[in-house]
Amino acid sequence: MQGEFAENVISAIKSIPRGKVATYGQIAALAGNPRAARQVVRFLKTYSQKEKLPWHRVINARGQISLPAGAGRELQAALLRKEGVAVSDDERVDLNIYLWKPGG
DNA sequence: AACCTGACTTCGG
DNA sequence: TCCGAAGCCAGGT
Repeated sequence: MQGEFAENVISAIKSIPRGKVATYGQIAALAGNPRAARQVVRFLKTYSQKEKLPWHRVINARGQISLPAGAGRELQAALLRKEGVAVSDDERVDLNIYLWKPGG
């Protein structure tokens, strides 16, 4: 790991409660850098295995799974459904219902 | 150093 | 709501 931002990102992702989802930008903001959404992706790819992160709870700002089909898209949808999150056929989640609101 | 790339986001049309 | 363009940051060539 390297830097405070990295630690905050990992910490924030681990904090996402079961049955809820967070967006890349939201995690970045929580970690202290609202513009670093793309970096969150990097950390996910690097530490999801190593740190046992709930990577499947992170989706994009449109409420849709960003993982390309054939590269884990279906797996992510399955993992979310297993937690009780409603995922539509086109891999979309209703953020008004499932978006994680820290503190709230 | 320039250039490309990516599990992103926001803004206009 | 759905694109396309532009902005964004870090790592790899």
